Amino acid sequence: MAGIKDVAARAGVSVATVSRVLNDHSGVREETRARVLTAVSELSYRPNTLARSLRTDQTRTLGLVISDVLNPFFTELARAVEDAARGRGYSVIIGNADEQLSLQDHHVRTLLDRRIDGLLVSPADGDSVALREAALLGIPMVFVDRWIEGLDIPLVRADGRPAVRDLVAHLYALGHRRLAIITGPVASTTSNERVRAFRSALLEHGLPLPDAYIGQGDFQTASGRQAAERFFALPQPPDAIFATDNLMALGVMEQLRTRGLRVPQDVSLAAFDDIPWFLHTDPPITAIAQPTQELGHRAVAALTDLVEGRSAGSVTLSAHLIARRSCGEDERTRR
Amino acid sequence: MAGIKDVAARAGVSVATVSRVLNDHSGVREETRARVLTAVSELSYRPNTLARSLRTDQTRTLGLVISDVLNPFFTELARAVEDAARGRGYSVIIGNADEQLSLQDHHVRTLLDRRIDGLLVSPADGDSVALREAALLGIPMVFVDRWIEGLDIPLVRADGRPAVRDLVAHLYALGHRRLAIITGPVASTTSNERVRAFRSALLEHGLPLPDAYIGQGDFQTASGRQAAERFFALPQPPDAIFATDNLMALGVMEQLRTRGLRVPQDVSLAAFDDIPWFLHTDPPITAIAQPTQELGHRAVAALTDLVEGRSAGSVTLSAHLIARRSCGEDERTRR
DNA sequence: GCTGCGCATGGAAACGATTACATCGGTCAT
DNA sequence: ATGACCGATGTAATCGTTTCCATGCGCAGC
Repeated sequence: MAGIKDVAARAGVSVATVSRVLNDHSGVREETRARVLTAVSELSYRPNTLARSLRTDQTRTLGLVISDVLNPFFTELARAVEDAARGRGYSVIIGNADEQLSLQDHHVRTLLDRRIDGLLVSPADGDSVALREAALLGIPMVFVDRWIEGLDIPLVRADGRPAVRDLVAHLYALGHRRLAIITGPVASTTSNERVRAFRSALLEHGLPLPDAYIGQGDFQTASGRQAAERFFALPQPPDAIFATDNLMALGVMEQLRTRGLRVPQDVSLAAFDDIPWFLHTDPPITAIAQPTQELGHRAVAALTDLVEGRSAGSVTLSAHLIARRSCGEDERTRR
Repeated sequence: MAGIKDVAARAGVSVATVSRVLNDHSGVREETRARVLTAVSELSYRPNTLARSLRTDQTRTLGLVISDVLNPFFTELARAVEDAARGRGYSVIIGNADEQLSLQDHHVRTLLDRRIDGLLVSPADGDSVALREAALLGIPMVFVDRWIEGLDIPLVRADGRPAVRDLVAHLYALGHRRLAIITGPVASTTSNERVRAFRSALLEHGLPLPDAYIGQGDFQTASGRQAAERFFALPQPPDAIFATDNLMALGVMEQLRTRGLRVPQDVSLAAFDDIPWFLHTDPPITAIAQPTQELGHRAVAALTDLVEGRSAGSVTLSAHLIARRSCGEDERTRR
């Protein structure tokens, strides 16, 4: 591959001049600039970003560590992030943590080793050494969707609490009294928030949330299946299940299918995070939708602010309930 | 961030020695090595991969350009690719082409600018200048799932033709005679293959494939919706629709839903690429499943072979039909 | 006819690593 | 005692850029 020297030689100028026209600095004679440009295209020269970044100490690259690529919510987020970043002249390197702390930290380190300009992360459950080090190092960093308590990092997310409250009201109105929830990993901030909101909404209706009705999940399909299994081994199984993400809802459906149980006749089902398929499942699934795209855009905006030396604050958007048939029929969903 | 010089200084050795222990070259006294190692950890030093790659001319990074992150088939593929690559000590940078030639070429260029060691791509429809240039430059490269005619690049894919033939037989046995197909972009190799297999299978049963029953899609949801719309504007709409990917099948379902049509009573539906949700849609959707994980693993194996100077050949795996209720009931699906 | 200034350009140092080659004791065979 | 060799380490060139500083030139002001 041709280097800047080759271009310089062919244009009959020094490398400094080539560099100047490439980064369009002023003070290059128009005719010289033209000569350089033709040399560039004749050699189909492309600058080596490694060398450039090494010298300038910036990569114009953002790192994005997501919890699970197989989760449609995160792929949609990733898509939005990449779009926004590209619009601002950054590229994005995605790391998939697969909900594992160790894999997350592996990616964070790899990303830092590449000297990315900033890091966008929706942290997995648990205490991440890599993330804490990064924060200490002063790497520009923004949390999206999930966060880590005690770290002073801007956070872009949707507050799901009001929507959870709406969901409980909806379930109550449909006559459900034994409501269960499937959580994410124990220390997951989003999941905990959803559980607390769920519990306090139940309280408003005078309903308890027995421990047996709290299924411990990990945001992945298999855990939804297992939690459902445990619910149905109970002497008195719940009559409605709220999965705190869409993959666990999928797991619940798989379990119901093997048991031959019907939704919503035998049990109701609702999920956090709306995805296109929920409209076409049997039955369509009631879900709480987040403004995923905007989450991605806002996160990139915040991060680039940080990277470019401006300040950035947290952003909280809101989520809303979309009632479908999986919780039973009411005046809104019946037609 | 600490550099190799800082480590050298603290350990009281030269940078050469530090480099030697870092890359565990032989010929360093055990005691020196230990001193260096403690210096490394005390400073929590991490080598700058930019500098390293610049010097060694290798990044231990693979580029993966996929057609559409929102397509579960590709995210599963990406996941498998990343796993396999990590297992071999490579990391992966993903570019999402969003089925657009220009975006694909943008990513290919960006990836090459980063001096990735090899490129894995499932090319979008059309003539890609960037890809051809890369091939000419001799960049190690492997196609996965899709390919470009006339480029001599190893290809890892699943041959869907026998499965398509099975699908047609299945539909025929269920009494369907007016079979329609929704294709991908015009020049898409996989889509064309599927159409040809579909047409010749129809021929075996003495059935025609009128142009009106060929819906022009682009592998994305909206195009499935539009193709279905056109089918139902026909004086005699098809009684079975085969979407050549899962997102277009989603689009068809959306369209059917707005028209109030039922599957399979009013029309049957089948898709290429099986995804977990197909089991839970209303009704469950008949699909042709590819061995996605293995596709990813084999592709990485082939690419790393190339990168590391070995030779690599194409790989063809097979896909198989999974009959569900969306095409009607037969002895296999009824129970 | 100098001096000084600004403009266009070139020379060379840096970025942080790797690595070919040089150096320096020490050991061993002669 | 001498020289060859070996093992451990250091010196410095190098990768492909950017950028600070120097240089040379023409021109205006005196």
